[in-house]
Amino acid sequence: MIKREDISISVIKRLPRYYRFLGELIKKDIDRISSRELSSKMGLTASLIRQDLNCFGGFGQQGYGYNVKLLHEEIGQILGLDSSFRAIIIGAGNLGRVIATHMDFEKRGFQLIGIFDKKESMAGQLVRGMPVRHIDGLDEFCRENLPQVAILCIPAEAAFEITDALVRLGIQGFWNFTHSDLALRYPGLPVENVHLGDSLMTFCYRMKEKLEHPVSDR
Amino acid sequence: MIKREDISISVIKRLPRYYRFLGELIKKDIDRISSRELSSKMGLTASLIRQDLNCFGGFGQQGYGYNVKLLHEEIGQILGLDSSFRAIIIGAGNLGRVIATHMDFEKRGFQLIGIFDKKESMAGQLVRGMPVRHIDGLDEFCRENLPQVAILCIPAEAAFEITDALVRLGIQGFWNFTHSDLALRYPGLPVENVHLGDSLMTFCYRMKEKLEHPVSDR
DNA sequence: TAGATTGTTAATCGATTAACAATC
DNA sequence: TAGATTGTTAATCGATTAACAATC
Repeated sequence: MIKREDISISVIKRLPRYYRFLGELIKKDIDRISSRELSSKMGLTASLIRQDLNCFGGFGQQGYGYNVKLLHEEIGQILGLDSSFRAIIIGAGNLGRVIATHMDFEKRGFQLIGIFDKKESMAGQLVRGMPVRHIDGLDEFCRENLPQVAILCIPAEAAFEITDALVRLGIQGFWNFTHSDLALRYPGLPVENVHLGDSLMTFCYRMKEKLEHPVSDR
Repeated sequence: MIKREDISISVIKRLPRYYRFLGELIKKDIDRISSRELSSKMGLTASLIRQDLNCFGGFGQQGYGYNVKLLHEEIGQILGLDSSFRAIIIGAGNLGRVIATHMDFEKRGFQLIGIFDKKESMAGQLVRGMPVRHIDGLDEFCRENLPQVAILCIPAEAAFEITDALVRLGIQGFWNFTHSDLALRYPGLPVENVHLGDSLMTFCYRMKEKLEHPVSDR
């Protein structure tokens, strides 16, 4: 077992997936699983799984395996899914609404407390039972409600202006759907990117490879 | 220079980002850049950049650097952005519509040729000037139009049934917004996942770390 | 106890960084 | 030519895999 702060990002990135698989096992009323079984279900090596899980302390039991429910809970703990970080969405266009409506924030450690847009015409519209606020009210809202993270659903061009303001207002992290590289600008802050365009291009490359070399896939 | 098929996925995943940065340089009328300059803009080492770009053959010139426009074009080529893979969207809910409306498929090697939903009430509605089709018409549509990839914007529970059908109908790859692990089920096919839930959980972890150990960030 | 499976160390593999000769 | 910067090899670092003793 190593210090929690020292856990590598490679391990962390696998945790949500473990969490998902374990959740499914719970639904199926399976209450123990060995690293070998889990490895074949997930397409990882058993060794990697044991290595990963052991970063956080021994949840397994020799000769038995892992207790599914316990492990699921523990990974949730590690990820901090029991938190309730106050989040606001910037941009109430289609993307902002989808995120607002479908994300199950509560199950993932967040709490959505506001949605903002710069279009006057949006103001007041209900999204997930919450009125869209005009961006002019951002300062006041932040002083009163102290949001901790912002979810950026705006065009790339508008990004820096608003993020600078948000940082001044105390925002401590971004979930970034914008095609801009915020992390460089705010070195201290967590910035989690969802670059859909990049994902699509990577997909394009893989399709091309697959169609040109139909054999060499794994 | 190494064989194109042997280029590692780590390199490929960085290409869209290079492409984006180079595109911005072009907009600013900058026509040459050294690996060192680019490295400081992108937060990578110059060494890594030279290593990456050299996988595809020497685009640089000693003592000069890289020709921005040439390099941009070349990376586009490598990614296959000049392709026009025929794509269909499965699921015309909020997510499906956002994707349909905002993705700039043409610039990223794809061509959107159809949108499907199982809700009768959706059928006929226009999304990006394209009528939503009822899922019952999928077979016929595929036989006639030969889509190559499917973009999955449906709930996880519905996924396997429809993807099995799609594979039978000749679909060769998935851009997967579903919370399910398709890659394991179709080992030969490219599956590019966008797991928003996982991303949010990773973000949660990072926020938690940041707030618990405010010093130890980079 | 015997069998199973973990926790953990050591070996391997791959990716990144450093260094520098080649060359524009 | 001299200076700059690449292409490329070697060194380092980190992540994954293999192996096995510990132990339930």
